[in-house]
Amino acid sequence: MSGEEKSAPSNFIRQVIDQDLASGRHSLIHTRFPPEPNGYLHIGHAKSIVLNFGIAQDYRGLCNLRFDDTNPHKENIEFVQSIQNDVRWLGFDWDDRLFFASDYFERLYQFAIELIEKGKAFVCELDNERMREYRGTLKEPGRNSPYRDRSIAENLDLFQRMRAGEFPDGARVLRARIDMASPNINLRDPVLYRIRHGVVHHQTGAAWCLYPMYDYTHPISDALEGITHSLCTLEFEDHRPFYDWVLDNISIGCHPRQIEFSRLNLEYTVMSKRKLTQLVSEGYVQGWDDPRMPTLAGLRRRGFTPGAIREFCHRIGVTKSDNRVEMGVLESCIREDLDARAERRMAVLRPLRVVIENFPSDQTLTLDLANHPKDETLGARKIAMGREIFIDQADFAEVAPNKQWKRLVTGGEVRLRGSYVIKCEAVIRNDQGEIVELRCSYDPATLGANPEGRKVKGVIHWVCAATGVKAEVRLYDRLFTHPTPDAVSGSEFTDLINPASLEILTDCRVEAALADAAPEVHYQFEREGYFTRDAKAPGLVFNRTLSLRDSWAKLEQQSKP
RNA sequence: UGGGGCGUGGCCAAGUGGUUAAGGCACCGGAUUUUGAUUCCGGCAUUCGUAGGUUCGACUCCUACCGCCCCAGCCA
Repeated sequence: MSGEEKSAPSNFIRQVIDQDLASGRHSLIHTRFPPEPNGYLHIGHAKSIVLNFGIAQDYRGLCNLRFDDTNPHKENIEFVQSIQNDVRWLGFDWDDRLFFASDYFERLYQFAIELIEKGKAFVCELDNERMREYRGTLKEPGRNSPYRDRSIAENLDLFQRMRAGEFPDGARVLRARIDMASPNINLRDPVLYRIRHGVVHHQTGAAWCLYPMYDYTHPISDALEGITHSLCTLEFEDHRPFYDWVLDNISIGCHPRQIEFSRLNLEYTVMSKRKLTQLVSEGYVQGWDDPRMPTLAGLRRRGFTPGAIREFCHRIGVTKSDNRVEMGVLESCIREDLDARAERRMAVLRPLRVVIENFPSDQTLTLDLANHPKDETLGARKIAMGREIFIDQADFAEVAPNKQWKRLVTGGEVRLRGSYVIKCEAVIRNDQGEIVELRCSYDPATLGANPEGRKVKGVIHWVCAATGVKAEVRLYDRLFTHPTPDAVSGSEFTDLINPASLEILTDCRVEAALADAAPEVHYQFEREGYFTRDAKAPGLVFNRTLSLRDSWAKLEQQSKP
C-alpha cells in the first residue's frame, strides 16, 4: 500500500475506541471482518473491510478474517476463495488469523450444553408454522412453547440425540429460554440450533447434522478470538441484547462490544446479495466479475484500483444514518487516482479515415510523445505517423454546430495531438451519402510550434493507419436507469436495468504501443477516458473504467432543448 | 403509546453549550492548458426535521410533534 495515502478520518466508532483505550478498558484493539461465503464481496463490504482492517492498522491492533459459515446450504468454497482474493486485492492482510465459525462447532455445542444445564435453553418440537404463531406479532407478546419447561435431563438427552442424527430436518430445534413477552422479538426464545441432514459443509463435510444460528455463533466466535470491538451493520442493533445475553450466560472470559453502523447504498446499483445473485444466476450480467457489477471483482475487472476504493470508503464516512451515496463520489476517487498514475495513449473509438495529401506517401514519421503531461518520470514513447491516419468521427463536422466548436470542420484546422496542424480540404462520401474519408493537408511548420498568423484552438487525438492496431472497446454505463432501483414501487429492480449499460465497439484503432498491454495496467486514452485491458477476453479488448470529465458534452446537452 | 434507530446545503459528513456552521463530491463562474482533461482562483446553509422551553448564549440540554429506516427466517 502506498505510504503517502491519506489516513482514514475519525468517526464515532473510533471515538468509542479512543475512550476504551483512555479508560484502560482495552490496551490492544482487535476487530474482525466476518463475511458469509455465500456470494462475492461488493463495495458495501469494502466499507466494512476498510473500517475493520483500517482500525487495526491505525491502532496497531489486529483484524481477523472470519468466515461466518453456519449455513452450508447457501455457502461454497468458490466464495471463500474469492473473498480472500478480494480482501487481499483491496490491500489488507490477516496474517495467520484466518478463521471459520465452523472451527468452533464443537465448542459452540459445549456452550449449548452449559446453557441447557443452567436451564437457559430447551429442545422445542414446534414446527415452523407453529413457532411463528407462538412468537406473537410486533404488537402482541408471544406465548411459551409447550416444550419450554422440560427437565434439564430430558433436554440434554434430546439435544445429544439431535446431534446423533436421530431426528429429521425441522423436527427439533434448540432454543434459548429468555422471554416470550419481550417487546424485542429477538429475545422471544430465539432458535440456537437447527437440524440439516445431507448437506456437505465446505469445511466440516458431513461431520454435523446440527448447525448453530448466526445470532448464537457470532458472539461466541468473537469472544473466542478475543475481539474487542465487533462492528456490524444497523439491522443487527436489535440483536445486540441477545449478543450480550449469550456472553452473559456462558462461561467465557471475554465480552466484545458490538457497535452498529449504517450500510453503504450507492445510486444506480443494488447492493443486496440476494439481488446480485439474481443478476448473475438469471443472466442479466455475465458473472460476479462482470465490469458493471458493484462487486470488488467486477470493479477490478472494470479498472478500478484498490487505492481508489479505499479512498472512497474514507470519503463516505461511517455513521448511523441511512444514506445513498452518489456515483460521482466513487468516480471522483478513481479519476483522481488514475489521472495521477495512468500513462497516456491514443485510441480512436469510431474511426474516420484521413488522407493527408501533401504528406509523402512513402514516408513515415516518428514522433516522441510524453506518457504523462505532469509526471516526466513516466517517460515518453515513439509514435509513427504516415500519410493516412484515423481520427474520431465525433471530431469532425462539416459545419461547426456552434461557436464553441473547436474540432475539425471543412476548410478548418486542428492540431493533431503531438503532431502537426492539419486542414480539411475535402469530404469523401459513399453511395449512401455517408462521410467515409477526409482529404486534408498539413502545415510542415507546425510540429512543436504554433502556426504563423492564426490561432488553432482545437487538439484532437489520432492513430496512424499503417501502424495502428485494431481493438475492441467495451463502454460501460450504470447498470440501472434509476438511482434507487430497489426502491421503486410497482417495478421489479430487474425491470430497471439499463439496456445501454454495455456498448461494444469492435472497429477501434489503438496506437501500436497498446498491442501488448497487460491487464490491470491503467491507461488514459487521451480525450476519452481511462481504460484497462480485459483480463478474460481473448484478443485485444479494452474496458472503459470511466470517461474523462466532459464539459463539452454538458454544454451540448444544455444547448439542446 | 410494540421495540430499536436516524433526521446538519443536491449527495456524503464534521460539530459533544460560546467556532464567521469544517471538509469532500456535485454545481456555478473565471484563469492556465498541444487532452473541452488536469491544475488554479472565486462562489455555493443568517441556519441545523418542526414547534415550544431551559440558558447571558442551543446544531449541541429538555418537551411535544412530524418524517424516514430496521425487526414477526429453523437466513446472515
